[in-house]
Amino acid sequence: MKRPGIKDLAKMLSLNPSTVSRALSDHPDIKQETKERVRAAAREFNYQPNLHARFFRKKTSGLIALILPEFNMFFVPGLMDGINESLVNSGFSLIVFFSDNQIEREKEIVNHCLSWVVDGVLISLAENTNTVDHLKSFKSAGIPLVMLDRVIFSPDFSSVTINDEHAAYEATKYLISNDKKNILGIFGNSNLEITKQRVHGFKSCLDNYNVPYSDYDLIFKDALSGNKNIESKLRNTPYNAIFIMSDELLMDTYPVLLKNRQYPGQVSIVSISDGKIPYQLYPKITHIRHSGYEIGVTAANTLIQNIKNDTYEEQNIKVSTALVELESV
Amino acid sequence: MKRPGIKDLAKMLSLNPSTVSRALSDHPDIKQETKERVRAAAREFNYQPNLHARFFRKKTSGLIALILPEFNMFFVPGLMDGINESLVNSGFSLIVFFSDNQIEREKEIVNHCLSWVVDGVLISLAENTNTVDHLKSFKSAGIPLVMLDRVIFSPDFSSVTINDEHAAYEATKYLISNDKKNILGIFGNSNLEITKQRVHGFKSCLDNYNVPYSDYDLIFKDALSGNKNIESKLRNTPYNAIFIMSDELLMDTYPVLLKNRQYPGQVSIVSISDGKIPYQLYPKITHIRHSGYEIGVTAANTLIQNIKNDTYEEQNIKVSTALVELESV
DNA sequence: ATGAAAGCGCTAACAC
DNA sequence: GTGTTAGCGCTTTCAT
Repeated sequence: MKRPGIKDLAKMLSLNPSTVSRALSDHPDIKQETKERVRAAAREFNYQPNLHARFFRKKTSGLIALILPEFNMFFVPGLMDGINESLVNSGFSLIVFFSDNQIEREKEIVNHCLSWVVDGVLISLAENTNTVDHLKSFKSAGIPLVMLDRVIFSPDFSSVTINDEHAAYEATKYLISNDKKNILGIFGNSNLEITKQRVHGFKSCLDNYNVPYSDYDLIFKDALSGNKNIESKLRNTPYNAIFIMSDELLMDTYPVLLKNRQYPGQVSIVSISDGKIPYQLYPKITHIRHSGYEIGVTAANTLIQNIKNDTYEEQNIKVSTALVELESV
Repeated sequence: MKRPGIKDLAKMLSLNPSTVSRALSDHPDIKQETKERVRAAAREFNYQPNLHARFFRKKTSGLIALILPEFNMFFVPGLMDGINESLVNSGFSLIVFFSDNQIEREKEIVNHCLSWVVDGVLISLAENTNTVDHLKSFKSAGIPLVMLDRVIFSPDFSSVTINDEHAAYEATKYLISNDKKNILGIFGNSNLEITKQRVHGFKSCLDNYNVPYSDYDLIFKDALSGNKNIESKLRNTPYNAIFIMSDELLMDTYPVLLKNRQYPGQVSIVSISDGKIPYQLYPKITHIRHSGYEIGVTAANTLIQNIKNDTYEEQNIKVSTALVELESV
């Protein structure tokens, strides 16, 4: 049998479609007995509302778009978990797009989201996105948007990130307080805001504690260079401690250290991490914990709030981080 | 200004809405000049079709549902990448649900998908799902479904997996061919079909080569036991080789081995892996490569085919795997 | 407490 | 080559 609509139920029960609709949405006007008859029939024929049609009337889609630049296995899972956690009880569904780190693709996706009439947008920006102009169409359509993780600060949109500079500062401080003065820093793509912030935190900590360093102590990994920089510098530069900016880089660096027999023992490591990988290596890695999960929950909650109160303030939220010190032997 | 609809464009151009609609979809009846006028106006006012309304007529939503049990960081990213790759040029959008490994949640999601009138479903089953009965509603609604990774073989639905038994067999064979006869096997939740298949491949290889083993050589990790079994058995059982069923378990086992100073040297390892982690450990891990990406692409392509030809055959597709031998020092 | 009827934005017969 | 019209499934005003 073809799937039943409200009309079908109405016919079966000799009721008007509008009555059935009201009964199903528990409208106070409808008497209990009718509600129960309707609900029974709905259950019997496994009636499922057609959400497109419903939206069509209500001018709201129940869709939240999540736009991601790529699939970072160390970060995205926690993030999506958190977003899901927040959305699942709010009745929204999640529609996911990947920009492949291309702003051009990002622009297409923006239009796609408008076509889907999404109720809100969560976005982590592409690497080569250096403006939020293409997001303004959301603003003019009255669609709330929250940036997360990879963001550009802008008065027009809210954001949820960690305090990158502070996290890097604290991580570096940990090394210094353990009397390590010969510190290498390993960073990702130097064009990203997130990298700049973390570099800044790293440097300003070294400055503050009068620990000398040269630019040669900073290693940047981008898509082109791969791990070559890391391998060669780790072999040829003297150091007794390493600051590692992310889980991904930690996983890249760790085997190099083992291979060079520099870890454990000769070298102290501190990283900024989502808090899984540091426990899966041996010895465990002391790290500044930042939770993708928490960013996800916070961003989604903020977004939902913005959707519900149609007037809202832009805000830049920093999710807290903390030093997790693990016995490094 | 409120976002323009087809009617608005029509009014501006003194055309009929249907003409505008046809012009935008490049209908052959419409003359070139009109098409260009319409397209110019559409661009000028950034007209974006309302997909809900369009669906409403066309009886097709352009949505593919992806239902995942959880977020396995070693597998899901590749999988989603592959799915996205396949969907991106086909005009479908991806709507994602998490069952949290609960069949009850899975049932709710099934209804949710019906409400969204999705055009097709990709699903990896929850741990405690032991029947596909709740998926039959897709079948009766004429919605194609493809199971992937965590599946139950059923004449009613297609599936895309690797040949788990074969992969485990080949991995084990590698150890035996390197003269390792004292092999431990590390496996996940023993109730999962995937685990059973891999156990079976493991055992039947040992049997075939007359390598003795007892059930005590098989270690199972489930949510409750955590890594305790692994740690204690690795300390207390004699062995010179380990078969590891998955990336997740590899990451769990690796630090234990390092801590016990059993690796490298004393122990050979082989794992079944998506092919990233084995390169991020030192020494690198020889493994049977199975690609989540490829499973994603294959499953999504199969699904799209099924959507397009409304008549189709159920099929159980096995994505190929291969031994990747890495210098283990 | 229920029914009648209109309309959301779009497309596809069917005119002309 | 373009216009007219009806209708997808649902909600909501207005009437009864």
